[in-house]
Amino acid sequence: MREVPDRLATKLMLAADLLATQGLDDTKTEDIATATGIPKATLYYYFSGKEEILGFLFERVLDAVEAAVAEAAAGDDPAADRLRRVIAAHLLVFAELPMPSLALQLDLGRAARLPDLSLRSRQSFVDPVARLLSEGARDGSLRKVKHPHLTALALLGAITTSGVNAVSPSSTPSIATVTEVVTSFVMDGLATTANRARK
Amino acid sequence: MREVPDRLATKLMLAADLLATQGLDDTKTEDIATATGIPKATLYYYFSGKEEILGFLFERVLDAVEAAVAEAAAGDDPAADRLRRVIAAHLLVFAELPMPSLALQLDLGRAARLPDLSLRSRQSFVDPVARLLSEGARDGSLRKVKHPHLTALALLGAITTSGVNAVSPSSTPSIATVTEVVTSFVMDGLATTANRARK
DNA sequence: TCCGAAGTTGGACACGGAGTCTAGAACTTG
DNA sequence: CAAGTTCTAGACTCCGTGTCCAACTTCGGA
Repeated sequence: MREVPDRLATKLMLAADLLATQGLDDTKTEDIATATGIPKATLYYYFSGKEEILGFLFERVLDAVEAAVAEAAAGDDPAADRLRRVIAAHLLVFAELPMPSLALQLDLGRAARLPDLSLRSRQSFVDPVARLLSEGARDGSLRKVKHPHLTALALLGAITTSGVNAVSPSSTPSIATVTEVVTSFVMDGLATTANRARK
Repeated sequence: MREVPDRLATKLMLAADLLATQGLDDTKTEDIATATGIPKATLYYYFSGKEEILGFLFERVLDAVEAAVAEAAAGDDPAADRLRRVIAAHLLVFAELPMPSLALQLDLGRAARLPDLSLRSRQSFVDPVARLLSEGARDGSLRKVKHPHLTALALLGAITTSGVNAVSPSSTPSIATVTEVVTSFVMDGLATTANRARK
């Protein structure tokens, strides 16, 4: 994959709509060419195939997530507050890159089989959040959990599923509403105090 | 799609491995034929195409989820306890149908575009759980949430993401561990009491 | 038992889309 | 302007999907 010039990168974003609605396999190379205004031959000049185009789009999303999460997780304030920011920041990426995010979620299988991407998503979100959970246990703002990585993964699932729902064409809830719902769900849990796990 | 005889249905499950590892598009009809022992012509006699075969597998998973959730959500005991059972039951489906579940998650986009399936998943999980949340608010075992459906969806995301992780070939955690993690995450939340949302 | 309908399969094939290739146009830079 | 590099049109190959058909088997009545 040759280095992709900005001009192309921008145009490529226009393909996200197609990919998010039809999925990669129902999208012909020619369709991508028409939608982006980049001729097929040029696409193949830069990418080795359709899959790599998709991968390029996905990287953009992961870059955004990584940056957003990293920024939100930094700071000296209580980990609980930072975690709240992480949730909001991640969901904001869905609002900013709705179509690529949707495409990523929908062609998740492809993403998983794309070499680096599954590692990337782990490193962009799971690791930092797991770290945050440990810090929170230390500063007393977060409950001490037994498996920070697994917990972070569950959190990621809650966020992405909710986020996808929020940016889906048929969606009613706004990102703001979803952020509120997810945050409350994640921070406070669902049980009333009396019904929490005894330990 | 003609009604599929049991003999075939059983054999078809053998295709789940392929689909879960390679995804539908990298799996040729001929591969499915070899893996299941069902000749290509016969496959086309029953299904209109590859996609419908995938759909058939997905339905099986959704059937299992629906049944498991329905059973777990029933009863007269506190909604909190029933919710715990629902989580465990759903994760158990991953353990029982690992490959089809994996395939479903990985080809999520296809599933979403498959007419009924997205509705089904809503009806199998989101609706019953949302109901459970309302009941819990009434019987005092669960916190009153503003948006039961959105909350249920977030919960679904947490479960499926964790479940997929648990049955992935490279996975370390067992379903039992994951169940424990998710349950504690969902019921108790992550914040310490002092750091819960003031209201 | 016999017949017709339905199920089952091999094998040939048309069709469409992915990706390759080549020649040359259009830029860029010295 | 010369010599590279980038970009593009268009023709072409290859391969997998899905179709078709002709034969063979199975099964449920009458």
